Amino acid sequence: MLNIKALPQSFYLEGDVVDISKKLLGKIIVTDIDAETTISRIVETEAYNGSMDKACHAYPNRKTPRTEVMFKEGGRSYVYLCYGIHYLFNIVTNKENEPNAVLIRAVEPLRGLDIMENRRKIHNRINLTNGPGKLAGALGITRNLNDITLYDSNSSIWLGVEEGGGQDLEIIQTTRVGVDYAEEDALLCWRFYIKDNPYVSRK
DNA sequence: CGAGCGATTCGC
DNA sequence: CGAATCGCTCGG
Repeated sequence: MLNIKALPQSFYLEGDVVDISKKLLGKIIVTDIDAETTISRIVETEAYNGSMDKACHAYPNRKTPRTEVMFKEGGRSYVYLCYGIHYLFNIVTNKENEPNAVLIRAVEPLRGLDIMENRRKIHNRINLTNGPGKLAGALGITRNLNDITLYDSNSSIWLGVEEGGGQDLEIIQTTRVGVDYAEEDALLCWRFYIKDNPYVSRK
């Protein structure tokens, strides 16, 4: 059995959102929803910074009912509905009133594969979680999971590290996906993924 | 109060 | 390449 230790809230507060996006690669997501547990490993992330990044929903420090959770202290979830169809899962970072978040774009399934397949109605392991909308579906993430504390292993969704899980990941840094509307900020290389990992989106 | 628009995915 | 599909945002 995997031995997973919750990341402390301090993990989400130290450094800027771009650094934290990189450090989130290889970390573990546990969901416990409808009495079903899934465990997966983050393989692709993107950083969003509401103070200066036109791609961020909270730009320029725009506080609305939807973005409000991004203004809270780091270590909480930000889940929103995209295109009226898919939920996207983000991790809020940094201090209160610094509206930053990391979009989780792809994970590698580790446990609960059967549950993920049932939720997604497919039996293709690669296509189960290799996109932000896909992984939300597989892990059981909906708007109900907005504003959840991710540093508490009693939460229905939380993040951890695998004990003895070696790091030394080869990381690729590139431009973000689907943010052409952000003008010059679309050029920022704020997308990170684990090199050669088969579960990364848009191979 | 309503028009317009997505940090996407899937199927044709 | 276009449809699906609806909450959110902003303008009037």
